Amino acid sequence: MDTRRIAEVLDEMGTLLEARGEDAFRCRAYHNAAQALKALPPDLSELIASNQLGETPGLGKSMLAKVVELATTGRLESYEQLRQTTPPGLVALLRVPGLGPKKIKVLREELQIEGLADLRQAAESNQVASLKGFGTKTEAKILEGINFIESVGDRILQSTARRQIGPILDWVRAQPATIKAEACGSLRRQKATIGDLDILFASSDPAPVLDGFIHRPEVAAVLAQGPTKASVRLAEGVQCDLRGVSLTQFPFALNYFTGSKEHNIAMRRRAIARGWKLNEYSLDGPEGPLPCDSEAEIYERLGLAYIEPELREDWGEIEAAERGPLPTLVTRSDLIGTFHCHTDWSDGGATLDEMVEATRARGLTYLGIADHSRSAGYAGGLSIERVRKQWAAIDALNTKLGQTFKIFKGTECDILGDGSLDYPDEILAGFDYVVASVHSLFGLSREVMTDRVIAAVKNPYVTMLGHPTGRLLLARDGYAIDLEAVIEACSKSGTMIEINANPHRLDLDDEHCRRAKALGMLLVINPDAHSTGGLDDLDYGIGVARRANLTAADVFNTRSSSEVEAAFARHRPV
DNA sequence: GCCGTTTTCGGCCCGACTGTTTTCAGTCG
Repeated sequence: MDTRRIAEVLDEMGTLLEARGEDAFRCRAYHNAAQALKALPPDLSELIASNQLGETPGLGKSMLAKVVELATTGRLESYEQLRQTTPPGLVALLRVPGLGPKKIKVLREELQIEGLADLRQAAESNQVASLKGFGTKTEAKILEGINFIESVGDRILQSTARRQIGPILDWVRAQPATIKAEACGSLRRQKATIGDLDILFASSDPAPVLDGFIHRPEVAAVLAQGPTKASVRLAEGVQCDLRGVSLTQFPFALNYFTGSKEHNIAMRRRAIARGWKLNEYSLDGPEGPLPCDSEAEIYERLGLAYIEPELREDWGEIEAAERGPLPTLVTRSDLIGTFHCHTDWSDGGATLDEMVEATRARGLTYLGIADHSRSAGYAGGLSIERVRKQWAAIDALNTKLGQTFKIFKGTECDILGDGSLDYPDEILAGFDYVVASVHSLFGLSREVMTDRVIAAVKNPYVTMLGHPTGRLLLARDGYAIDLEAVIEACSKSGTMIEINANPHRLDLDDEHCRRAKALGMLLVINPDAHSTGGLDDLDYGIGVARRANLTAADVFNTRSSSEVEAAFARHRPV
């Protein structure tokens, strides 16, 4: 079993133990061990053989034995037992706001509640309010929480989060009492999906801002309200927290509320190791406070180089920052051009000219067109005849544009069921580049799907693999595929993998981008734009790349137009 | 369940807020 899956098993065990109300520190030990594993290579056999695995902090004697059992046999007796003896619905109860391990234990012991349906029934018949430690408000809150989970789910897309937080953040910033304000939490870390919205502001008088906030038109319900913090549920369902601190507290609070939780814990441990104390308000030594004007200073005080928000997951960034400055992460302004854009030749909404104009307006100097191939009937895929016509149109436009801008002729070519491509070689040879994507037969077995995609990326005309898992965030899981094997195959054949920047996809994900980088591969941030506005999705792709620790050198579309041309020429068969 | 040069037992990040209590436990981030 690979490392990632082992980490998932340990995480699940920790969660199952929590739902059962076991000792909280024991539960955390499982999560900590899972976290520690994420920094290790996908195949543990070498570490096991050389007896080095046990040196990993967080893996004690007992945990080590579990990891070895999983890695070598693919099974774990204690895991299977735990699953068998824990009601499957119990874990869902942890997602109900206001319910934690202790309350769940009471519900289970007193009312035999083992899932959301049981809980709803008990709450609706007022059995919950009479339990010790519960009351009518808790009961009402539980019902509201179940409704929330069952209606909208508990995460939203990053793009949805940005749209919702925008007007609120602008409003907070515009308040006279506000000195400055930032969005924190997983949004600042640019996670693909977001659980809730966090806004932090600095002020010497936070009360009027908090009061105005809870009366905003977007607010559907006030969940909590104190002198420094207010929590609301917005009309669209997501929770939004607003916290006010003083200007001197701001850097500490910004760091704390940006998280991740794991990163914070590691930071606090580091402070403790120096005999200091770190919290959301200050860093304190034995002789008093150690003031910091910025997050960078907090890291400096703790003997660390600055760590960008996107890296704060306790995936090894603290150890890296201990050794010295971290590489400069890629930014939007590093991108010089873009690939994988659609036009109205297939299912895009804009003309070729409009896409060129929009690309130039965004400061880019080349545009790769990649309309759908002929089998993609649903998306107006181009027949060979139409391909030739589009080439002529692009040639004409390129001539008109002269040296100032370059359009690359590409295609998003379907990978057919057997792994062959949707155009014959002589047509593929006419494109500057080829993005190969799966758009059909999602239900193939993992083995067949993996072979199919690997066959396609081995095709010498294929320049990039498009959205490698086909996932649609919060809507559809990716198809079954051995992504590790696909990445390795791409590495061998010199095929790039795209980071599809559409906020519904973000595919390849950050974790596998790290893997690709470790193999020395180039990634390419592709907006998969179907309109001029779709070009702005590049920002989401940048977020994935930054979370994956990618620098400009790791991203293909930071290369100049002439470097791109040379790279295409090198890649294609002679 | 992990960890250790003040500890092999007794800690484990910690502060705000809520609701249910009548001084605090539980949850959350």
